[in-house]
Amino acid sequence: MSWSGKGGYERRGYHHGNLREALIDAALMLLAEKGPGAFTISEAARLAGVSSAAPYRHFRDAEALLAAIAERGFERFAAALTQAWNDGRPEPLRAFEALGQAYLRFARREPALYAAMFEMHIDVAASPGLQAAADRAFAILREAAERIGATLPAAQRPPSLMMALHVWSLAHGIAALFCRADGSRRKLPMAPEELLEAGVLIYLQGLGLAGGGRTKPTK
Amino acid sequence: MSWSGKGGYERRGYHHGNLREALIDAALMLLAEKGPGAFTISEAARLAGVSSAAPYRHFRDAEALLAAIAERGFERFAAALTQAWNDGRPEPLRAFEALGQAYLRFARREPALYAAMFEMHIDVAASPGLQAAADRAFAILREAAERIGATLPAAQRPPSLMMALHVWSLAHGIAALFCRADGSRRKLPMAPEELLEAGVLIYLQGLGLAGGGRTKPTK
DNA sequence: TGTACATCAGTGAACGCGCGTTCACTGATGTAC
DNA sequence: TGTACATCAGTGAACGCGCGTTCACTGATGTAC
Repeated sequence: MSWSGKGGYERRGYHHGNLREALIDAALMLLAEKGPGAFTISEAARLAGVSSAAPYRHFRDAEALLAAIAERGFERFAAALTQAWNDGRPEPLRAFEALGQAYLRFARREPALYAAMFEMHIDVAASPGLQAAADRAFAILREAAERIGATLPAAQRPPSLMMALHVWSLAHGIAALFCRADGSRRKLPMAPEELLEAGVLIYLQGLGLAGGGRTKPTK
Repeated sequence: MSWSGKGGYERRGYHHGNLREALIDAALMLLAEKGPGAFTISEAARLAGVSSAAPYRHFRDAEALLAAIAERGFERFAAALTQAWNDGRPEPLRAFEALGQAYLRFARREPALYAAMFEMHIDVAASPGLQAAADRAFAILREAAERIGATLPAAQRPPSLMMALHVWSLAHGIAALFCRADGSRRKLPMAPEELLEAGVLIYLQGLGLAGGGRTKPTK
């Protein structure tokens, strides 16, 4: 990939070739380096090396670009979660822990995508593609919770939806409070991953699912 | 209180009388009704019925106004948490539950303040007053966790800081995902309060603290 | 109590800026024959 | 294979707008004597 002041995209003449993707990448770079609020369609166009009118060939308006970014985010998010869960192998409880870790790792490694997905106040329901992508990501969590819950006797089996929502909320809370890219991140005397791991372990224990240690994270 | 197009503040002549507070209120109204991104110092001045230059007599710049809003938010937040915890009365576990509920209730009842505190990406550390107010709020959670943990035998007593962080994260995650004021709120097939209550109960159970029911919320 | 004066807290006009978006346009590409 | 033409994907100039902030100013307030 050669750098020519166009956001890493080699532009071949008058036509850009892949402006849609280039704009998404440029906007992500903005979000990552300057934070939300720095996102403008003009600046994204500038980074991509095109005129400020060019984006309108690919996106109806600024919000549509933002929605496309969030959609890509949820797709990658779903991929990361799927890989971590690995269909419950080698062992459901361990895979569930890995799923939680993957959630947080995604938030930490892709703060710009994560911000677009959760902090830009996009109306998810307004974009069918975005809604579907978000649903697919959550479905993985839900399915994992289902499988974990199924190891308990039916009488004390918790609703899988509730389990999934609890883990999602805990992970998101930690991500939002302690994994921000900018100055608004709260200080934490431990790794966010450890905090999440310990929390999930305690939670699973509360459900009657034997975890690793008692209250301490395993590592 | 008489309404005269000035945000509910009766203006007595040339001098406003209480412009600082009026600007904070006006900005909160903006956040509540139009969401973050609608916050501008100009619009806040307009709502308060003064010229756009007037705010600079009270705030260095737009960020300083935002920080003042967040600070007020943390003060009220701390007050709400203190009242709910009620120094552990009548019974620590029940008071702890009430504390969690108060957290969420605050996020729901004061979405504008909550947004200023947690979603406007203010650099908390940059404002000593804000930092202190935020610390006071968290200290309440921490103290409650300490008291709760102390009911366990020393051997299995969890770090109170960790407990506090877990509950904070869970509550914040639920608030951020399911209690937003605008269209970016996720749908939930139950009340956020119930979700939090169930989560905290399960968590406490995982720590070996006997809660109410097993996996269901008590109410 | 009255008055001079310093200070406070507003005004309103102005500035430069960058934004989102539209418009007529034009260069490049692909396709029918 | 060559050519005419429709379509696509850019340009660049322009628009109206509202923002944050500064400035010299002025009306109101409080205080010293």
